[in-house]
This record gives sequence, structure tokens and C-alpha cells, in this order.
Amino acid sequence: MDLKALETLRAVRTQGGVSAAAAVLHLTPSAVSQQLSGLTRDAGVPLTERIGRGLRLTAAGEALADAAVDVAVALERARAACAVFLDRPEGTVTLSAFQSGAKLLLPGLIGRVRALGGIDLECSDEDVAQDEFPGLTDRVDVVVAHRPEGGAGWPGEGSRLTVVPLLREPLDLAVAADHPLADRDAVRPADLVGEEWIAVRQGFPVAAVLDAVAAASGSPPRITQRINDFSVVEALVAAGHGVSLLPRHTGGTHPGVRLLPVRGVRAGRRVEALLRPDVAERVVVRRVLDELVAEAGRFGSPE
Amino acid sequence: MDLKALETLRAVRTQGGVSAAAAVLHLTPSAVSQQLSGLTRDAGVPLTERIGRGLRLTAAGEALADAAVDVAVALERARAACAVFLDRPEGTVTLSAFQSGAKLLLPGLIGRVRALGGIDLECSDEDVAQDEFPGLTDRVDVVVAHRPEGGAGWPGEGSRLTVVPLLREPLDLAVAADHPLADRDAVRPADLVGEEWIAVRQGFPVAAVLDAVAAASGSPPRITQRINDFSVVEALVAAGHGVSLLPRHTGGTHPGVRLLPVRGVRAGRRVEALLRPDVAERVVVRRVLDELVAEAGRFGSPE
DNA sequence: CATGTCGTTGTAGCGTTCCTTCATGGACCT
DNA sequence: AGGTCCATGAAGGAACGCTACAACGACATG
Repeated sequence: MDLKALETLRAVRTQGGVSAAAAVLHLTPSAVSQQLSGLTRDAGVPLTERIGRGLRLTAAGEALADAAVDVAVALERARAACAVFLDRPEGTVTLSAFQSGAKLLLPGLIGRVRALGGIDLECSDEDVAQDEFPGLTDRVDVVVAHRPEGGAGWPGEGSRLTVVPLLREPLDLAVAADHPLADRDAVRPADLVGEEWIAVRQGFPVAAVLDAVAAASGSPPRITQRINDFSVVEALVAAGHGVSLLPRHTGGTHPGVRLLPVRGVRAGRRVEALLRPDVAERVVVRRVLDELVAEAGRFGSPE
Repeated sequence: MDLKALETLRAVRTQGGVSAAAAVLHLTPSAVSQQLSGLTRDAGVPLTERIGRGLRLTAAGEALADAAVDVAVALERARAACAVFLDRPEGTVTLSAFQSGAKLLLPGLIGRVRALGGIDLECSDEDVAQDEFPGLTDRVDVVVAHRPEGGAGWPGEGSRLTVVPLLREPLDLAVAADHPLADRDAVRPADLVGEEWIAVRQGFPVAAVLDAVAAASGSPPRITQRINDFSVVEALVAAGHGVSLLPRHTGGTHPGVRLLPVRGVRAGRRVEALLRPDVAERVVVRRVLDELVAEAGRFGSPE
């Protein structure tokens, strides 16, 4: 029973197919298929079953993939066990963050990690749909993700996925500086009836919160634009094309935009770091995580 | 960081050297040495250090070997995870027992396991010194061992070695049928002053218990013979060459020998099954262990 | 002090394993 | 029915690990 094969099975599950798994493992689909067949021979029971033109893990495959996570964790603990005897933690850590999170956290984080010395931190910004965040952990060590407050949590959280809370970011109402509400200290949902909304693409956390605000205001929101990039949203709000919801810390730099707390609705998103449990055992990764948590602490607590 | 290399490091520790480890792994010393050097390169810190013409694990090596046990356990759990989906547990289990333990337990155990079906149980009897029992677990799945009551326990018990109590066997005084004490129901240490003793080779559990009886009787015992095999001991006792201590259940079959409980001294030995923690995860091994415990239960409880 | 032995470590050669390339076949979409 | 996507099989090549052999240091013995 090979280590690589177990790792491959895990990747096939999270990526949902042989080809996708091959991509994140830097292999050809054929190699993945061969490893799977070898592993199936070892196990003695079918681990995958064809479903349409793709495949799916059987119950035995799921069980083995779960166990594979524990194996990977144990192996990474072994690496960490002798890394303790190294005078200084070295190595490279890859990190990916959604766009606005990157803007908020990366400048400080990179400086902190550089100050530690010896750790290469390779960052990238990657904005994907909500349910694709966990899959990124196969390509990147640390994934900074966001989800709407009160949402369902991540699939496999705990056993298959390690989640580290970073901060809770309230969603504020963004209005143009010359908007009638602009001078208020705060607004309530009832104040927002009849506004034109600039929302974000479905599947992104802000959208769910927007729905809550709309329900509280008693009327369906008129959504005129669907924009992903917060800076574009700001430009539209400043130009008077509607109001929007922006995270308190990552938006609001535009001079023509005012951010107002929304009372009566708990509107916010959670920013969290996602890691594969085995990766979370690496000493260098832990160091980077510590700095990431500290940096996030500057902008609010996780609760 | 290779699985085999970690397994090799573990074997080098328990066996105490490259050559001995190579023997139990069915490899040449050269292969073991190469795996060690490769592992050291991966770890970044020296794992072994020369000591005389042999070698010893460094602190980092010990830590890594400990972690290697956890890796092996996790991997074996993975195997077990899909073995659950097999309709029937199959495979072969190797078992080794000390001579008298084998005599007591194997006849019943083999029958029990055969009744289960599907499991090949390969038994052997192997009588070694006290401190060599744990090392046998590298060659055999289940090692039935004994140790004097109140002794120090096994090195690495718990983390590096799984111990399953089988039974506690009191040590009785063995005297010839025509001995003055032969008709007593029990004896006390004071009754034994001046007797000639037939003891066993140092390092065997019975010897330690004999010392306790001698101390309680207030005078050093006269040890005239040192015999390992219990049946030889019985023959000598029956012939009137002295008294001895025999386990209650494994000795005493000789018609010319009487076994008498010794009061005032807690004299006994513990019979236990020793396994590598990873081997203990195998489903077939667990089944055999269950039967072994049940069979041992016929002769007394572990306490 | 020389010699033999034991145990570990390096080197060359070989076999095995694993991956890539290419080709095949089934399933979904238009 | 044709095109596309995905998984799987067979053949070739590269990389890895093991064995055989030799060398070296350490201990024991004469």
C-alpha cells in the first residue's frame, strides 16, 4: 500500500476526478489511473465506481481516503519531529487568498514572515466560488477563504480540512458621499427600501448577507449590477449607481464612498485559513499561520 | 521521506544495529545503511551516531522513530479501513510463544482460529531472555511473553509496543511426591529454609521470584542446578534433587511432583501478548488476539 | 604490536517500479 | 451521427532500490 497512491486517492476525492487530481499532483491522468488500480488491488475491494463519464469513490474508497489523511498527518508529524532539532525552520510556504483578503492581509504578513527569516513565502491571489476553496488546498499550502456568517461551514472541516479562524469582518452599507444617508452614523434595514443594489455574483458570501438585509427590509432588493471586484463596486457606488455591502476593512478606501454600520441585522463574513491537515503539521506552515493570525488580529477578533 | 526508510529506522532501533535490522527486514546491511543515509538527508539532521563499531540513534533519530510508529499505525488503520468491506477477514498471522506458554495455550488457540476459518495461523515456540521479547515483534506478529510479577514492564510499552494481558500465573512450590512437605495444602517461606533449589537461568522471570522467596525465608538459597526446561525441572524434582518453583498451569503434569501454593509471598508471573502497535491494527491479528485472550481466560484472569 | 573478526559504509551493476506517450472505448452534448 | 471529455490500457524509458563486492575503523587476541 503506497503512500503516493493514498495521496492520489485523496486528491481524486477532493478534485472529483482522475484528470483534475492528475493536474494538482503534476501527473498524467494515466498515472493516476494506474495508481488507483494498484491501490484497488491492494485493498481487495473496489475503491471507485464509474458514474457517467467520471467516477466516484465507493464507501470503501471514502473510508480509505479518510484513513489516508491520517497517514499523511502522521508522516508530516514525523517530518516535524526532526525539524525540531533544526536550529531554524526553513522551507517555502505557498499561500493563496481571495482578492480583498489578500489586499488586507498580505502586505503585513509578508513583512512579518520576512522578519522571521529563512522562510520563503510565495503568495498568490485567487478568487473562486465558495465551494472551490477547499479544493485549492491541494495546490496551495494555506488558503485564505471567506464564507458568510452563519453559513454551513466547510465540507470535511476537522477531519479532512483544518480551519483556522482569522477574523470576523462586518459588512457595512456603502453609499456615495452625496447620498442622503451618507451623514448618518448607522442605518437600519428599513432605511434601505427602494434602493438600487450592486450585488456580487451568486455563490459569493456577500450575496447571502445581502439576501438577509433585503428580507429584513421587507421588500425584494432591486439588483441592477453584479460585480465581483470590490474596487469596481466602490467606483459604481461613488458614481451614484446604487448602494452595496462592503466588508469594513477591505473596502472603503475610495474617497467618494461612505461605509455605514447596519444595525438590526448581523451582517458579516468570516475570514479563515484553510489547510490540509497534513500540511498544517509542517513547522514552517505553523509559523506562517501564527503570523497570519497575528496580522489578522489587527483588524478584529475572529468572533 | 519514504515509508520503508522509516520502518527501517524503527527496526534499527529495536534491533540495535544495521546488521540485525537487515536480518529482520530480509535485506542486506548495505541496503539498510543506504536507507538510513537517505532518510538522514531528508531529515536534515543526523539520525544515528557511531558508537564503537556499532551505532546508536540520536535524539532526533529517536523522535523520528517514535513518529515512524505512528505512521505505521496510521497505514495499518488504512488497510483495516477497507478490510471492513471484505466479507471475511483473511490472511496469515505469525505467532511465537515461550515454551511453556506454547504448551498451555497453543493447542486450544489453533483449534479456535481454525474454527473461525480463513485465517492462517503460523505458530512457533521461541524461548529467549527477558529483554529480547520485544525485539521478536519485528519477526513475528504476536509474541506471547512472560515477565515476573511486579517487574518493570516492557520498554516502550504503550507507544512503541502494544501489550495485551493474558493471564496471571501463580508460581507454586514443586516438591517430590515423597518430600516431607508434599502433603501440606500450602507452604510459607519459612518452611523452605535449607532446601536445595533448582532455579532457571538468570534473566528468566522465575529467577526473580525465587529471589523474593529466598529473601522472605531469611537465608540465601542454595541453588544447585540451573535448568531452563520445565519438564527437565520436574524430572529432577521428582527424583528428589531439590525443590523448585513452577507456574501453576504449565508445570505439574509429572506424576512424581506436587505443586503447593506459597503463602506470604506474592509469587507469580504475568503472561502477555506483545505486538508492534501497527501490527495490532490488522483485523486478522485482532481476531487471533481475541481468541488468544479467550483461551487464556480458561486458566485464570489477567489480574 | 600485528592479525583476525565484526560491523558499517561506499561503489558498480542489475532488476523492478513508476511515469509518460500514444491509442482505445464509453458517455454526454449538439 | 459527429465531436468532446474522461478514464483506461499497452509500450518505452527513466529513476529508484537492492545485491554483490570492496574498503575502512574498532575491538579482541596472540
